[in-house]
Amino acid sequence: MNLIDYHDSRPIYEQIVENFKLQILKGILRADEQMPSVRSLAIELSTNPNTVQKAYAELERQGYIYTIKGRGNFVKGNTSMIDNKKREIIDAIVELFREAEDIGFSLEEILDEIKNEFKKLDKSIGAGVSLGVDENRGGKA
Amino acid sequence: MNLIDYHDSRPIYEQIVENFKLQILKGILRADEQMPSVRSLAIELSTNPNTVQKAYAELERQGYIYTIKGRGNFVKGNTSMIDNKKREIIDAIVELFREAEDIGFSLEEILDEIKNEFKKLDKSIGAGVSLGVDENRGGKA
DNA sequence: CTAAGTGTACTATGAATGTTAGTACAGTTA
DNA sequence: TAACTGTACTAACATTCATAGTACACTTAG
Repeated sequence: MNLIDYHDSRPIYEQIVENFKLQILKGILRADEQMPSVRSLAIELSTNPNTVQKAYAELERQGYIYTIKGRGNFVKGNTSMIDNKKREIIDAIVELFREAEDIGFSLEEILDEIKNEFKKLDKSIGAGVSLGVDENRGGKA
Repeated sequence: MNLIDYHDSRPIYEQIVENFKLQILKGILRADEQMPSVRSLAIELSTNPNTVQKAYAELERQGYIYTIKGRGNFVKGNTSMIDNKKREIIDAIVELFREAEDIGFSLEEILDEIKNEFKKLDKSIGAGVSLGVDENRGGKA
């Protein structure tokens, strides 16, 4: 499962939460699928049932899973979660753009750098990516 | 000075470090300018000299300030720091793009959203922003 | 019904971290 | 010399994370 990384300084329960969130968001875990029981997962991760319980409580609080007492924890549908996650990502990116501006990192520079990274990494991101607020502008400004 | 926020859960020393890093990167604090003494800053922030000392030690470790015993702490030049920070920001943005892809957030969608944010916020970011890996593509999309 | 599995709620303990407090010492400078 | 600087300790306290153990309620397969 590889749910946790002991070289990671973050608390175990937090890593469990994040990993399940990702799996749910990616659709690897589907709606109404049963989560591992707190006890079995604790054994698998060589950790404590209380730690897993803490993670599950947090996942439930955030709306990613639901609980049926005596039966187990189950995955919720992920549609609204995905929208929230998209918003988080957009906000984070915009915040980074602003941070860059703050230290005198011009937008042109940023975009050039990102373009370079894409060229290095790609295939997956593929072609024709444009953040053009306006391609054909002599305009607005 | 507003260096720390007691509603922030992060350690005080960490907030001090981050705030001075920003001030140095932004050029608000200039090279060879003297930092507040550990004792005076501790009083100003209603905290302990040891906490400030811990922050200053970290800032020195990261190359943002230098120390002259008996005289004080002073700001280092920020040119190489800025380059490092730029790299950090680019890496963070690219990572977010990948994270978005992971949950099926298409590049087009992301860029549209960011465009919208820019339109809302702007003035400063202004015009003609293009991340076009390829402008003139009739292709793919 | 019983047994074995689920979640949940406690208490107690230990380790690590962040913070405060106090003391002491060394270097610099007016 | 006096008043600043940084630095290095030790001690104590609170909080957080994790472990351990126990107990109880619910569900389901037998």
